[in-house]
Amino acid sequence: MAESPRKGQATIEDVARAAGVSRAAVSKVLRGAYGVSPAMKDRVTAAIEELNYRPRVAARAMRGASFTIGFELPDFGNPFFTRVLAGASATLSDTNYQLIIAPAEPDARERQGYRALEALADRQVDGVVAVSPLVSQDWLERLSSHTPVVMLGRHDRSSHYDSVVGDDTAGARAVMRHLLDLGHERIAHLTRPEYVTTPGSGTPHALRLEAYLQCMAEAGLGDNVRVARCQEGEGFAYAAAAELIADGEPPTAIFAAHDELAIGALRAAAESGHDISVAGYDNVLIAAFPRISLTTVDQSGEQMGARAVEMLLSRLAGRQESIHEVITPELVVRESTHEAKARRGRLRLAPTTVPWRR
Amino acid sequence: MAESPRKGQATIEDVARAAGVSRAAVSKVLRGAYGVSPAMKDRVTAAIEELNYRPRVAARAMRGASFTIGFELPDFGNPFFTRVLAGASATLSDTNYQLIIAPAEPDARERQGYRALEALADRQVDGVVAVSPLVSQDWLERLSSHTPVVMLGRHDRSSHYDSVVGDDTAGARAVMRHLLDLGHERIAHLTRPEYVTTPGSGTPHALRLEAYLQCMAEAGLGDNVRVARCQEGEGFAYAAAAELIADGEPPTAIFAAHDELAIGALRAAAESGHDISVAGYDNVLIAAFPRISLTTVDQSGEQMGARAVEMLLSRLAGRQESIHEVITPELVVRESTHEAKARRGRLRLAPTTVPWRR
DNA sequence: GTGAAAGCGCTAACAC
DNA sequence: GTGTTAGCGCTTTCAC
Repeated sequence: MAESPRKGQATIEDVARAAGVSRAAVSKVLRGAYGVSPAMKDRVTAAIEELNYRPRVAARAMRGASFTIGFELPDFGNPFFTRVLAGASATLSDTNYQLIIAPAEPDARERQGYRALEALADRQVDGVVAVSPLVSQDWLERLSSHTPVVMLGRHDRSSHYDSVVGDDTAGARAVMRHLLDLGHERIAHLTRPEYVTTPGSGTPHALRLEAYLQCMAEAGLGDNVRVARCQEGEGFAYAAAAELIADGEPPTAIFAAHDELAIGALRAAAESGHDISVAGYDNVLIAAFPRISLTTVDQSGEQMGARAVEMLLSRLAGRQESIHEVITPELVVRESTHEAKARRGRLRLAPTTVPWRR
Repeated sequence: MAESPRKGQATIEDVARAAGVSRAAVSKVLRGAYGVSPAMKDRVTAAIEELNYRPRVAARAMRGASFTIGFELPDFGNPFFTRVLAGASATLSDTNYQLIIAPAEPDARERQGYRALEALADRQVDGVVAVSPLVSQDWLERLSSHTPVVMLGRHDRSSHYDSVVGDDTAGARAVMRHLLDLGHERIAHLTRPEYVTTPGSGTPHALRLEAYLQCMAEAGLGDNVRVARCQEGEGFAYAAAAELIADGEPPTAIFAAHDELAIGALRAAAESGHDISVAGYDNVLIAAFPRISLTTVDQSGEQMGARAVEMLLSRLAGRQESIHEVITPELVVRESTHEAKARRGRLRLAPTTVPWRR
């Protein structure tokens, strides 16, 4: 069926013949290994040039390293990952490792991430960075027993793999504190489906939800708790938020679990005509756009990506003990919550006492 | 240094031993090849399961196929590529090919794409889809002599590689016609640096620029031609547009070479206080957001991604003749140009006769 | 229906 | 300083 790939391409053998040396000699030149005379090196380099020779990574990988770092990502639509990728890519550009990205199947639900991670491992990457909150710890530890793994956004600690994660609880609490300080009492939370927020699972979205619930309770607003859920995507967030707003007394604020959802909520809020503050999470690029101006939490994806790659490299260099690094997020206040505040100040809304749910 | 990867992982040999058969037998079961008794198949499958065996792609690739499709992409920040990726990914999900993405180094300028494409080829992907308008045709033909290649967004035809490309001339002309119909005379074009728009190079941005120039000339507005340039990124576009607006008599419309630039221009226009229509290209998701509502050209990235993958698969299945497919784009009119139209209609602006440049 | 054996391109230990 | 050689894990004739 499929023919042998790279047919007709020069091999190390061809180069050796052309240069009149042994394969081992060529290999040494290639790897800059010790024990080659300058004269031979020149001859070999010339032959490589002339034959347009490039070493096959597959053959290389069979013996040692593939000089490839795998990156597993869910959902390319989420621009936060663009930031992460930029950080990773920049850090890697000084090395001779190549970055390879495997997208997780979007509709895999609970199984999300397994296939892509396996695909990377099967391709013998030297290390893997992954964003897979849903993959089981057991499975990950098995994976990391043969391939170094750095997890992004996991709060669990493992002695087998490293992790870098934002402090989601702190970030979410900062948002809630901000909204509560503004005087909001009917604050809703828009998040993803249950399987992403399983209590105790420690996923970022589970923690953000818990922080929301806790802050509401602490503020004596436990009765006003209202959680809406939707699939990934601005469109779904819009629909869910619209329903939330139309169904019963509308919230005065919506805390969305991430910016993409927040933007959908913003759209629904604007269309509804109600004065609704909206906050998100991630500080996606577009959040700063004036006509959106979304209050959100900055996570420095660049830094997270960069740190993840650094950890991988230090693992490859022999580090044994695992690292669990927590990045402190920062609240970014913008108009999506200001505007309402201003109006609210002017109108001096009387505090609602009726429980708000439904 | 780096130890042999996958140490301790089961090999085909281990499976064979556990099942009490030969390696060849296991291989046959793996590939569903002809000539295996059901009994043996069961034993082998059980052994695979038990040992948690997974075939190494690298070893496989040395003999035949790697069942991997490589995707080379510049600039992850551009959400248009998200659409392309979605289409490609969906098409591939029914096959047993795995999608692997290699990002091009962002700051490589003219050299952009070479490194990432080589990295993919070195990793023995069975085929490559690439967005590399700047790579030379010669080089691509050499590449495609051993690895099937489908190019996205190239207008040149080759008998060696396939291509799928939007009709940039038609799309840009549609935008210009729309702006001219609205009565605009001082229309500026915001595009990327010279090396991306070299006249005659046939890159999408070169064609959009040429269409702009031609339409201006045809409308007798040759003297009003004004081209601003900036690096990739909303921030750079903002700065360039702001300068464009501040420097001399401001344009009444800006045609940006793609949506990300258009959004920067939109921001600059809004801040300037002038009434400036803005149009983009690509119909990125956020363009539809009400507070942005950007007039743009839809290219169906999903369709392009899907077609590219289909072409690759048919190549792998043995197709010989090359295909060059042109996708017809569609103008999407939104408020970013409507608003101005309405106002312009009301105000009945007298046509400017003074040449506008500077 | 099954297994033995050759070889894909490369690296690294070892001999010269 | 240079070459010989034994595999890495897999597929694929070709005998049995």
